Amino acid sequence: MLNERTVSHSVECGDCPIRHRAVCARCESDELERLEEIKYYRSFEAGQTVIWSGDRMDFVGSVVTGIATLTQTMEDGRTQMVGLLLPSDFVGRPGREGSAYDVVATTDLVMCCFRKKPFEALMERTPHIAHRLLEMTLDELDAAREWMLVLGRKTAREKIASLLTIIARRDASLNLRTPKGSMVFDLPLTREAMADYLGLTLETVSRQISALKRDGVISLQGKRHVTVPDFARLLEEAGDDSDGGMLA
Amino acid sequence: MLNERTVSHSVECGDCPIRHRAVCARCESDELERLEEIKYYRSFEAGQTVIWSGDRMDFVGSVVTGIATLTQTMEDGRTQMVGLLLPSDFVGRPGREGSAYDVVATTDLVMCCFRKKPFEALMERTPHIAHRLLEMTLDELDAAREWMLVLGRKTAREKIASLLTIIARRDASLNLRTPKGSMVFDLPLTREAMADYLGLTLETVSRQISALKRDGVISLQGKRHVTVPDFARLLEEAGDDSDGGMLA
DNA sequence: TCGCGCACTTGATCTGGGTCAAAGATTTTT
DNA sequence: AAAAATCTTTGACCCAGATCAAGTGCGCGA
Repeated sequence: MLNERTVSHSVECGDCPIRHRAVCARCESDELERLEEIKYYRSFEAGQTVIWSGDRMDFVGSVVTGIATLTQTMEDGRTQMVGLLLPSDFVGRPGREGSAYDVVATTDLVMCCFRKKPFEALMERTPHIAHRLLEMTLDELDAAREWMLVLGRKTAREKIASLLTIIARRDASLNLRTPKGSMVFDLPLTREAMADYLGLTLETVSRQISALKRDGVISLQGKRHVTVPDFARLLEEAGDDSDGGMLA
Repeated sequence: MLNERTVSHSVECGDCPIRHRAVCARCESDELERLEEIKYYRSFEAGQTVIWSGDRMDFVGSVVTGIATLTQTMEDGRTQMVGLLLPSDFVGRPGREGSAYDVVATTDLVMCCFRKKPFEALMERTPHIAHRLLEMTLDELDAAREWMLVLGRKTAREKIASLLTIIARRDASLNLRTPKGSMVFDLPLTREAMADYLGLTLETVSRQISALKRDGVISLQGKRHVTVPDFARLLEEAGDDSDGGMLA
């Protein structure tokens, strides 16, 4: 859900303020009407668990506002975040019974859900929706594998820079700003959540953010508001060769 | 491609000695005949690169014999393996232009390929194939995310045990042995390749294998042939709570 | 306004795994 | 069968990041 190539196919959804990236624009109105019929909203407070790993999950949907995370936990409490869900991201596993991960609301959260059974039935009848879902799942697979490189081979400093890069890009694409040079955004995660995403401790996250600040790669207003004076420099710190087509 | 829940839908393919997990058993014979028409074989020697990251990839297919790996590389040479392709595993990204990773033959390798354009056309006409691909991609996504936990949070010893667990399971399912208690299999990877999969150095891999041997968790005949006297013990060493439904 | 709680920072110390180096062991070449 | 190349093991040492331990600062309820 961290890849932007899918946005173009999205469509406005009734009274949602966001676009559902799950739904294909080429699908005709009668299918969209059917989607409206099986649609409902759910709200969660910050810190609330949307669904536990292994539990039956009888819906799919998109994040409307707020942030949710996908995490895996070992018995001894070690946790690894395996996905970050920002507004417009899709949640759910069509064709699967339960959830594979804990889904947790990191901030107050509103989701637009579709009941799974009818959604799957609609998918059967509407090839475009199945193709969109395949596209999206491939995007998520790419993002997950790119993150494997971050987790397995990057230093703490590179990990922080990589995360900032991703958040900055997502933020820029949501706000339709053209990120030439400097960028400004809010960190949607606590230091601890960042640590769980990056396979670090929260102390190391804090130290590396301080180091990036000291070295002029970023500056902070308060604890969460970030200014990146030179995005290319940040990419360099992330050890990232590509700019993901976001610059120029 | 490390998840076993998809095997049941597979189908024998002409003269391939393996089952293509990509192709749905419910598809009728005329579609299978069309698949035969666009099918061809490719062989690679150990060490040969099947395709470079970013290069145009005009086929999809399955591994028939041998092992291939998916790897990502940083400019400075650090590499992370993001996928391990064993016989019957699917390779390819329907709907995508190029490869996202380097695909490398780790041993001598034979692949059964389908030309991508006609395969995609067939997919358009045959919803079952699209659904099978979505299933498979979800399996790979689950495997990738499970691996994120391994890379981000497990110790070197747990990482080695996790890898052995996966190889043992795959091997058991290919050979249709029921893995009650002890298991025997060959390591299909060099120490260096294991290190690249696990985000370690080859020295650490070697040391941890020696430690598991010393502690009686495994024993080695030669450098590659592994005996696991007690699979439950290995799972415990991997920090893995679930047995993945392979035991009992 | 006070004080409590939570998120964050910073310091001191420890350690798991990396790095560097030197041998085995196995396979391949000649 | 000797030589060369490759893969693997093991040892000695080091360092990035973990752990343990105080703090700091901000928001919020009383």
